[in-house]
Amino acid sequence: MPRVSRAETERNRAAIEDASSKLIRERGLSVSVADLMRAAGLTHGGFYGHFQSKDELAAIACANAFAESAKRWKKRVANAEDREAARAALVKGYLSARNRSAPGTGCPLPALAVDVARQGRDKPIGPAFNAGLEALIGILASAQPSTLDHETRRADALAQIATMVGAMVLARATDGLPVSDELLASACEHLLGPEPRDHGPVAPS
Amino acid sequence: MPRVSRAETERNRAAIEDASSKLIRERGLSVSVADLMRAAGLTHGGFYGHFQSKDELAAIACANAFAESAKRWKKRVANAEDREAARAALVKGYLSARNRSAPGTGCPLPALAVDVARQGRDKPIGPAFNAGLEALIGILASAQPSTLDHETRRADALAQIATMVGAMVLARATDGLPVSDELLASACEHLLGPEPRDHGPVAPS
DNA sequence: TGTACATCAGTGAACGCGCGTTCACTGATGTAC
DNA sequence: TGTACATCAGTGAACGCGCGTTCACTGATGTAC
Repeated sequence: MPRVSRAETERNRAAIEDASSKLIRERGLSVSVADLMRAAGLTHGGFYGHFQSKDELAAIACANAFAESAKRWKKRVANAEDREAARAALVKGYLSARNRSAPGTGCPLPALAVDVARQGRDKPIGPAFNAGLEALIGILASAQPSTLDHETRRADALAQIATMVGAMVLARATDGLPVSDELLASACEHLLGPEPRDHGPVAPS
Repeated sequence: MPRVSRAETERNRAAIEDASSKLIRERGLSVSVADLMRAAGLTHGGFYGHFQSKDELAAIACANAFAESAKRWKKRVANAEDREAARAALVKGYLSARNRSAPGTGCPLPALAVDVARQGRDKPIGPAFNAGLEALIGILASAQPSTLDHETRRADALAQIATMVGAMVLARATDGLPVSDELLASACEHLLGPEPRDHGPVAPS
């Protein structure tokens, strides 16, 4: 039933990007072009009308996923009363059971870091990942105490993001076991200090 | 030139396991049977004389990698003057540039956690990964201050291991960029407190 | 506004290739005498 | 100890399948008059 209107074409491209952003985080860079196109409601042959290669799409999907996360992080910071509350909101939202079970809509760092590390240095996803990481570091740094200087805020944000990513990566690998919840809880406590533990659901990060 | 002696057969099996333990950490669970056999100096057809399936070998290779790491961790703890020195040795050895650039001989946690999370729950690598993680947690917990009770030592070890794994995963994804070194340094400082930074090489963990 | 036609987004078959796994075959090893 | 032969570890071709990518084809869309 081709051909299709310009508006429809644009919608199709967006559908491919959205499906890819989700599926690549869920299953890694090895998801097939056919699966991505199917998830967008299309057949595999039309892929190369929209993108030069699977690698190009992977980079775009990665950038989109980071943009989504950065937007969510910024909103949390903006909604918080002060920097301490902002940092707590970021950490709690991140280290939640809901986020653990939804890698497709969550942070690209635990989802894609290992895949990116294994990719050739020439692949376009590398720069997209680095840029996305720096953006998130910047947001988390902006939620560090204003009494600290710029370098210390960045250094602290780096250590905190490492803890968050490591806890999520390990919690996902052990999902369903007691240690999975322990990892999220210990990391949270370590980052925010001992607190009245509330076990209610928190929005994903 | 088959057949081969019993001793040779045993050596061949060990070679397959060793090559797999290394290559799976480097390239993930998607390395091909043919590549693993080639790395062991054999052809792909003989694989099923040693293992029931690729999944079975993956679990064995994972267990071997953890055993290797646990042995190294235990040795470091044993060689240290006290618990504080033991913990410092574990953290510094782990968060080294040398370890970053050698995933094939390093800790299976940053190398395999994401692959394990994406595997089906029925695959045999899951239990192997969980057992290995618990062993490393136990060793790191044994290097926490003796003034703390058992649960606190475990909880602290969990948060610390999350930081170490997250820093390594992100440092590997950004290898070659300044932020990669920053991640290792910040995580190290965060775990051990500010210190006279020595930039000399440290053995991998 | 209505008609004629060039454009081109999407389809699905096909390309060469590599995957995990199977299997007939080989010939040195290990065993029985 | 020496000989005859059954065993079986490793080989390499083959299985069906899915991969990324290409391309001839289709027919509604968008355009020119």
